[in-house]
Amino acid sequence: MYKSVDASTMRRFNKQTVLSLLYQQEQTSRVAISEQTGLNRATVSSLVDELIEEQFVEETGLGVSSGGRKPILLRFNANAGYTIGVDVQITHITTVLTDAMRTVVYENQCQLHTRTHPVTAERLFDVLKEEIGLAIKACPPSPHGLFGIGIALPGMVNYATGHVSYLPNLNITEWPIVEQLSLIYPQTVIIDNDANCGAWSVYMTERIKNLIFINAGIGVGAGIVVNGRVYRGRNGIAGEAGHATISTIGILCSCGNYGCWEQYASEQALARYLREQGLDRNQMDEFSPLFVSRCVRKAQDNVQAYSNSLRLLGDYLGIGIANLLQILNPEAVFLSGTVAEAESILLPEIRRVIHHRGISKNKEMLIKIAPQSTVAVGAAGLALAHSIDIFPSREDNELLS
Amino acid sequence: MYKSVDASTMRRFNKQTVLSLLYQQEQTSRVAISEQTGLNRATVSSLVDELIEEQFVEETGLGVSSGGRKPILLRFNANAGYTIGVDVQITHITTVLTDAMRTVVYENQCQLHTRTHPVTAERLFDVLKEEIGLAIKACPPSPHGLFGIGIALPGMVNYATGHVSYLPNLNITEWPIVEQLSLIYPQTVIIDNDANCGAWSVYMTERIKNLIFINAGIGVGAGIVVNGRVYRGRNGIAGEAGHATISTIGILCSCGNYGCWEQYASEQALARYLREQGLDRNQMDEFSPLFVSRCVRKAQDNVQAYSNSLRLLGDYLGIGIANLLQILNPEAVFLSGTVAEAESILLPEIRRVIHHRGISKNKEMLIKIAPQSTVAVGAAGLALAHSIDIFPSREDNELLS
DNA sequence: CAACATGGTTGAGTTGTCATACCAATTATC
DNA sequence: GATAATTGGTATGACAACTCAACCATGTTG
Repeated sequence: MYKSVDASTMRRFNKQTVLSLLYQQEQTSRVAISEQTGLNRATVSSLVDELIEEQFVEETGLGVSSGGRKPILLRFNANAGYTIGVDVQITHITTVLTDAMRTVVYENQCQLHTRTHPVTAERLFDVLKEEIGLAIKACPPSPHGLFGIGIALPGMVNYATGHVSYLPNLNITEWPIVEQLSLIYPQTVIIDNDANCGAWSVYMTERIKNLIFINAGIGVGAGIVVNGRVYRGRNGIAGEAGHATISTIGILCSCGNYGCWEQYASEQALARYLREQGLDRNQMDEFSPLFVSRCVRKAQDNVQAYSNSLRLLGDYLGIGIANLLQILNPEAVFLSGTVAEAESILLPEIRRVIHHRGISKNKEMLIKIAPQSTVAVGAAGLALAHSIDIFPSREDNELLS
Repeated sequence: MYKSVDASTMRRFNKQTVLSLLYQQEQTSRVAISEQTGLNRATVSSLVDELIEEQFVEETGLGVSSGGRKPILLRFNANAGYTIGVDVQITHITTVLTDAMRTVVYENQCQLHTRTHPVTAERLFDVLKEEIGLAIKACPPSPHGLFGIGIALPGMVNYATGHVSYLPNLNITEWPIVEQLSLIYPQTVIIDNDANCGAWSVYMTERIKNLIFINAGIGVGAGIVVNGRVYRGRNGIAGEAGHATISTIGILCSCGNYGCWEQYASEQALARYLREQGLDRNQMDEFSPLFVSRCVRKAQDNVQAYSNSLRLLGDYLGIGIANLLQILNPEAVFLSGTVAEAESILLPEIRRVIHHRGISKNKEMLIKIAPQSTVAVGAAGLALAHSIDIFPSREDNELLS
């Protein structure tokens, strides 16, 4: 609980400061690092030498000078090592392999649920092994090899314990998945909720310290970054905003309650709106992964039922997002998941609702779309951040003022 | 942005570790501190000597031994200095003076809004000066004197900038109150939302790192503590959960929207429920500060309209709290404000609703009542924490692993 | 009263940063 | 083209703060 600081802690801390600065900047020099960190030039030299020795950093030539010796340019070594990220969705699995700078160097999709192989924990485990195996094969040689494996799961999982509590649409409960995978892979293995992975992914690239990532597909979940770290709450189930009530006398939800946001802002809700607009099930293939994009196409073709339904979806997304804004007043909100494919119709609606329902500064909240690969890359990023400390969350730590 | 650590930073850090440990424990010895912090005994001795020199710590005699020299007991010096906390409510102001251990040594209440003096920013400012002046007079002599002044305000205020944005029921907008007060008082002056002060107060005593404090009176607001610090969001307006929608087609709120939680879980809501139960305004003095406690009295006397209304209030409180739980999954929730006076009726209802609506572990969430003085003490505590670092929020800082 | 146990202090040793002087390399100036 | 000025990077000693180990100080136990 109480931690002491000695000389070696001090050095580790400073070394990570230098490393994380190098991670964020394309090219820098020793003197530039010294100026930005406040560390003495001698100290920076010594730390950089160590980092070069460890192959986390490379010298890449000389920079320009304005009357003096040219600086030796330094760069974080993207090839230092690799990380695997897996995004488990209900119908399929996306696996990525990223280098240390989080550039995707390999990507693969596979079906999870097929007629011959319905989903069970065993089936999921087998597919994971298979997919991770493929990614490992695709991993280029590097000084640090594979840093770790991060898995994003759609449901309630506990990052801290590595236990899956409940994956609603996959019918999996109480499963110590990290424990099992760790028997196979010696590297760091971590799991997290898919929205948390997405939120972390966005944080890594955007460096927005307080943000919300909304993953809206079959279900609706939120990932929350507070002060530059994923907020998971006591049991790792923070962000289950899909099961917050937006209508006290609303529709029955799979969770047993009435009026959950998820019942108004998910793919299922979209299908219901379409039915309410007079379409019957056969017309709309609501179980296809392409459901939403087909709806968008139809709306663009001016089929009223579709555009009406999508706008309604946008309204309800906006109401739920506005609620999150009132509670969390973040710096930005990112929307992802299959539903995000309808951004052209949803975003204006969401922005309108937020401008109307939001209080004060929340009216002008930044709402953006995040690409589909965000979650998988975020899963990899969580494993990466677990291995090397390049995402400091200590900027406003008063103790280091 | 990037901070370096040198020997003096290291020492400051360790000194604060020692001080915060002393702050939390009644009595300790140098060796015990050494064991708990991992710091060498020599280092602890040196740090403690400095703290004694600065009069933050006292030696208070000898402890018991089990076969050896008796330890010299150390104690945080409660008399090191004092802090003023002010809780501004719509009808009145509570001012407290606390010692360095947050024990209240002086308390005063005064009317804010009177027939001869309606509330304006000037009026509030005058009353604040008056009340703070009285508290300063009550401040006993001490080595550090007055650490600072903290003011809790009912509305949207920005802790970071010291600006009041909007106090809805006091009709005050855009007011640089800290700036003005700092012209008068040389000490630290800080402001914050009342629920934030309450949340901080609870954190200080309970040391629950992730909690929600709900202040339900005329309005409803939440204070959020994440990772041992108050979470305020981008503009300092996080926690405005009273303006989250719980009913999309609900009642019109003062904020202009429909279905805000505040319209179902505040004193005003209680008054409405009573009216809906057939009571007319004259019977229920809804503008008295004693409104809620009188309602409780009547409910205890088995007047059905009152017990029904209070139960309804409890249900809606429960719905809104459940929403916060799904989103934040905290470790505990504390309820305060005038409405909390009906705890005997509300708490069972709230717990029932949460058990019903909460997902997974949220069902068993700890819900407690916090006393009315919490907010004022928290305001003082914020100013205290601003002056001396005894509430470290760095326990799981990976950098110091 | 000796043996042992525990709390606290002292002084040497270690680690790591800082300041300063210095070398290296390049541009500007005479 | 030689020299001065400028900027980047390195080596060395001073300094600060922590650790370690030995040593007092003061107990309790047999």
